[in-house]
Amino acid sequence: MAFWQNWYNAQGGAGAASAHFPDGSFLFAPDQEESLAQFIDSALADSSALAEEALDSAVLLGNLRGNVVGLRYYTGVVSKNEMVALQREPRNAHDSNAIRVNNINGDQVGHLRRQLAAALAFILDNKLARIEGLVPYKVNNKFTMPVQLSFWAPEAQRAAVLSHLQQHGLNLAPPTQGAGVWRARAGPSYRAPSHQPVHMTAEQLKSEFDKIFEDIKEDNKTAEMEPAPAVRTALLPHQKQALAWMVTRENNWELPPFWELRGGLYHNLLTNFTQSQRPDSVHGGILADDMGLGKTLSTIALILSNFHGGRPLPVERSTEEGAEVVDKAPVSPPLHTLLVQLEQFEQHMDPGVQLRRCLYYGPNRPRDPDFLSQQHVVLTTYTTLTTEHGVKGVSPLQAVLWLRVVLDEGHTIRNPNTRQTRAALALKAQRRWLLTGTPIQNSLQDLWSLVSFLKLKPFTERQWWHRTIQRPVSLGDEQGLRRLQGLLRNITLRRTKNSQVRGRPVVTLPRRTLCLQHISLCEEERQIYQAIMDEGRSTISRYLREDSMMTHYADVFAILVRLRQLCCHPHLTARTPPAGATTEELRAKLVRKMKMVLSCGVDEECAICLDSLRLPVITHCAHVFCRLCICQVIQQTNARCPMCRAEVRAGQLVECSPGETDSTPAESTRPAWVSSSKVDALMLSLIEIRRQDPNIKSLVVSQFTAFLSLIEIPLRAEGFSFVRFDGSMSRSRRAKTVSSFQSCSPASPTILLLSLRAGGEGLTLTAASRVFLMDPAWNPAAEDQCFDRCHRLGQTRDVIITKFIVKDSVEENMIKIQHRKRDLAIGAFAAKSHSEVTKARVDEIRTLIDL
DNA sequence: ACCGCCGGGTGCC
DNA sequence: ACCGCCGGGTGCC
Repeated sequence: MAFWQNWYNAQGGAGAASAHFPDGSFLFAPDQEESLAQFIDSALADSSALAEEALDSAVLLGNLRGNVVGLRYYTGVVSKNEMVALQREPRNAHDSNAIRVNNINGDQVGHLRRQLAAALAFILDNKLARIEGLVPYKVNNKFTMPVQLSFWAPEAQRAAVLSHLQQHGLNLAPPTQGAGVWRARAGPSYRAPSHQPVHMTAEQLKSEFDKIFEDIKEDNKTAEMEPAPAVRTALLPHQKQALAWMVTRENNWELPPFWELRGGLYHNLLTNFTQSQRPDSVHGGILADDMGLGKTLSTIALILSNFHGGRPLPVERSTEEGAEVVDKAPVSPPLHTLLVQLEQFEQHMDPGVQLRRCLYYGPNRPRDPDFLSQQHVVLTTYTTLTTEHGVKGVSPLQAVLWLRVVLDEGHTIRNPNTRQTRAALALKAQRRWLLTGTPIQNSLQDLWSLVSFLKLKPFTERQWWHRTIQRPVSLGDEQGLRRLQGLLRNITLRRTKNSQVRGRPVVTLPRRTLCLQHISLCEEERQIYQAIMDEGRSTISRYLREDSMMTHYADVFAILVRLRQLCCHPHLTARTPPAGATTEELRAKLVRKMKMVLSCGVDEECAICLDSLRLPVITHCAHVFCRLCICQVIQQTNARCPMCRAEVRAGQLVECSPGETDSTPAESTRPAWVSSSKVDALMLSLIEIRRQDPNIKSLVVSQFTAFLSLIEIPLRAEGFSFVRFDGSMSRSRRAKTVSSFQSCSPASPTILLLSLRAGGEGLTLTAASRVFLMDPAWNPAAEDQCFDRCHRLGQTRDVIITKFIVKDSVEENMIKIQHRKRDLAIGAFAAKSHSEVTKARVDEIRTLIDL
């Protein structure tokens, strides 16, 4: 119960309403939906009014009694204490105010009485409040039934809601009173919000989340299972546990969590919904082991061990008499497994296994459904899945009923509003698995899409998740927390690096040491740096005075990137295109500048999702966002740029994919090679390492891919054997690079030049035991993930990480900000206003250049 | 009786 | 709906 105790403590400390919560961070800030709500005045379309994003800051205004009428015309049934949903019907031929009432299944129960609907339609249409229904008791009559309506709204809208109701002669019953009555009936939680939403740091949230799993003793998750002979790699004990758990879950025919059989009917304990049809069992779950514990291997073992009908895939071995089939299980199952972004399949498999598998991505993917249906395993990517989703004609992926779908890096479907998530949710499969080391990133909201993917009734609909779990938990309700625990214990398996198996740590990793190596720029470098710094500081202080930092963001951004580049190497600096005279030219100049800066391979964050840029695009006003994020904004009417509030249009977006447009600075006019203080420091270390032990391998990491290109020159000159891995490389090229680096052959390269963000969680580079981080990142988590590529299962040496930081520079200030971000308590559930986020950014920029 | 009262027809939005 | 509401029939005690 430590989870909710801390929860209460945390809220006692934070106290004030979310709007006043101090925040200097756009790093661990709440996730995409909340941020969107702050940036965009109009909420996303949502049938139940009041966008989901605003829900976390909503409070219970009060309750109202009403009636549902017209029951005899509809089939939807409702039992005692059951939740119902309200749905506006503006096109109803009889009454444009019509509000329909549905049960959990989405079946219509009836309508709200006309006079009541006349008062409430306005509130719903203008998203003044969210109105939730609960039918308090079973009625014997076929015509009407009572309904308790609860009004939830942000505090700021309370007055507007109450006065509107007053105009229609309606008064809300105070929440405590109403809530008490319903609680006494042991109904769903309608408990009054006696607590403000709870504030926790993202780190606290994650650690509390992990505590949910610590108490698991009674759960049958410690049984181990031997994998099928087709699995070549030996499994560690915790991986055998994962295998056993996954097989049990796949073959499980128990009722899903929160359902029970009552007098021949199936009853949902959270919503009190009852149905005669048996709800589908959950044949799958979330494997949420920490990065590096071998989720991929466990899953491959699952596929081969629970291949068909609870039996493993046979292995054919050639003996003296000929081929011998070890097991007579059916070789061709009627259904197949779809793997999204799961790699390393081959390396864990016995070569004698007869498994038909195909890769389904790239322009020449085998679209023939007949061919696909002959495969045992189909491997695809999120990009392909998303591309094919929703295009006219049926995508072969969407057409197939899969035996099993596995989403690797499953947290990528965290945002329910992206096409990628919708594409993943639309897959039809009997067994569904989601692999992720970070099931929760920022808030509980992150979990909904993941749970929804498992097709767990009634959580496939957002409002039931919100009403029964997310909101109670965020209000500090103990019952809500128990529900969350119950659910997670049922559908997820999570072990951290600190977990124990059979009394021993799940993994014992070699030591990992981080050392900051401070670099002093040489006289010449310092002069250049200081000149640019002085110029930049005066420009930025002018913007500060004019309060126009955000409209000149591209400029500011370019200055900062330039300074960071100067810390690395003077030749890295992108040159500014010539200034134009008219506003239009100036705008074009800014866009070009942004494009050029991004093309250096710099790692910037998107102001909407607050994560690293994915598929970056530049707006007309020269701000950069993920394509998917800004496209969502553009779908709004009167869409405005979240950074500067200028108008944004889809047609004016400029593509800029860092990988593709990577430009080694001025290839044609490249000056003669000169080193830099940082490069010197790197080379000294590398040469010393080679002298001490030529077998030691190193990762050389930078965010600037152009810097990696520069580093190639001295590496070559000193006779180092190296390879390079960055985002612009094709899938097959990456695979070749990794296997050549990981290989223990004497010809194998000893250095890997690595772009900080390239590759996913699964990128394993355990051959290296030294890491040189050439430049600090905004996001310390990005650095950690990068270090984990070599400091993970399979690493045999102690790992030493060297982080180069130029003294008295923007880099040192970045480190300060990193520390501040780590320490800062930010509201995991708190909403932040546009102005707060902007202010935080401005403050950060001031810190960076000592203003 | 320009009322009251009765009892039948009727019924979401 | 074992209601409310409507509108027609009806009319001292």
